[in-house]
Amino acid sequence: MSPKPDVSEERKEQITEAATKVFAEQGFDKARMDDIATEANLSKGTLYLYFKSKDAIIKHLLDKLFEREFADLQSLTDDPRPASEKLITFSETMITEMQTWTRLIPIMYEFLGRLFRQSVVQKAFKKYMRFYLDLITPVIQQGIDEGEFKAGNAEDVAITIGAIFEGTILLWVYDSEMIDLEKHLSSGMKLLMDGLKA
Amino acid sequence: MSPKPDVSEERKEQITEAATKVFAEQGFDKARMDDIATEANLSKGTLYLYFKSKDAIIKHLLDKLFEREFADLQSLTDDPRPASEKLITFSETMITEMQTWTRLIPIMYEFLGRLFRQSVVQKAFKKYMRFYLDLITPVIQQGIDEGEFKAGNAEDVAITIGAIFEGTILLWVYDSEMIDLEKHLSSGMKLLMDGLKA
DNA sequence: TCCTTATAACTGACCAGTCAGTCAGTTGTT
DNA sequence: AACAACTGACTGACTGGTCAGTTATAAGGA
Repeated sequence: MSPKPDVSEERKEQITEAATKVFAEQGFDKARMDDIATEANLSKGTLYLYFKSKDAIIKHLLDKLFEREFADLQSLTDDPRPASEKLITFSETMITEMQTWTRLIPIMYEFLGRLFRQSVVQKAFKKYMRFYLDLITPVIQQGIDEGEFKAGNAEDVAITIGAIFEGTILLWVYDSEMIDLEKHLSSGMKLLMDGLKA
Repeated sequence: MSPKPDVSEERKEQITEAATKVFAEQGFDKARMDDIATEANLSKGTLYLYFKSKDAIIKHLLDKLFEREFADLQSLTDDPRPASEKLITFSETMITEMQTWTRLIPIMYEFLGRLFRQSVVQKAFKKYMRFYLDLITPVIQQGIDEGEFKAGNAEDVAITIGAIFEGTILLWVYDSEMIDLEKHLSSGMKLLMDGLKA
């Protein structure tokens, strides 16, 4: 038995939370390890007990964000309803999910902008895209097969849907006065589905 | 009269070009002023004769990019054709224009990701969005008024078009194997216009 | 209950590398 | 001679990461 309880999970959580706050306020560049340490009520040295480097903290944050987005969508696969209804559910789920971590989205974009050169990040993104397309493409295909949607390439449609989501978020990140995230995601999705109908 | 011809425009151009190349290869952070100087066949000191700082070079680059995208689209305003044709022209112009500076798009995104916190950049982006919406919204409205498009909020539609463009580009930046920029921009635009038709 | 001890947890001064920006000096042209 | 153009060694500020030393706590013994 060790003379002290293992606090490493607790500390990692504590550091991650502090890092999120500091990164959100200062951006990745300006944020110093000392800032994160102060925010976490720890010393800089302690940070290095739990994370190998600054980049490791950033990567950990990314993983958590992706993981979170994956989780709520899996259910769609076995849903027996018509394609159009499933797409609406998908869209609503995404919008709701998004609202819960609004504050983190800008960080995510900064992160992607900063690290897209790194293959780790590119791989994570590709994996995310693959997951998304494998989820949505079959739904579109189902719609086409059942005569609900007009004929066409299902994956191209899925990509356009993805683009509408990513694009609306991007516009919103830069101009949140002009863009109402929920409203414009809905109206974009609706417009697209009108175009899909047979 | 000065004893030598003024070379400052030439130098600025030379430095901008070198900086573009270095930034594209290394990213903004890793790129050192010495790298840019070497690439431009100048010394670091000379860089500072023509640009106040590294940030000034980056800002100059951004200005050039925005300027370039603005230029080719102005003509649309006085175009007498039906809305749907104008939208197609718009889309084709954007795609063509994009192809000429493909190499710079990732820089642009890195730039936006990095600096969205800075009000100068946010203002530039808002100005760009305003320009874009003021160009496209009236075209949509025209289509609605002339009965070509179904009724709805013209600006919302314009925003969705913008989102499709920005989103497709974003996906392409991260996964250029999966996304064919020209093909997916076209198919997205087509899908949306089908949804628009009255 | 108190003391000893092992060791996990933690600290923060320090190191080493980096790099934007400066400036005293050089070059070349008129 | 005059002056614009240019150079590159140097400086100063910064910060990610290290590590020798300190503190706190549980376990075991008296």
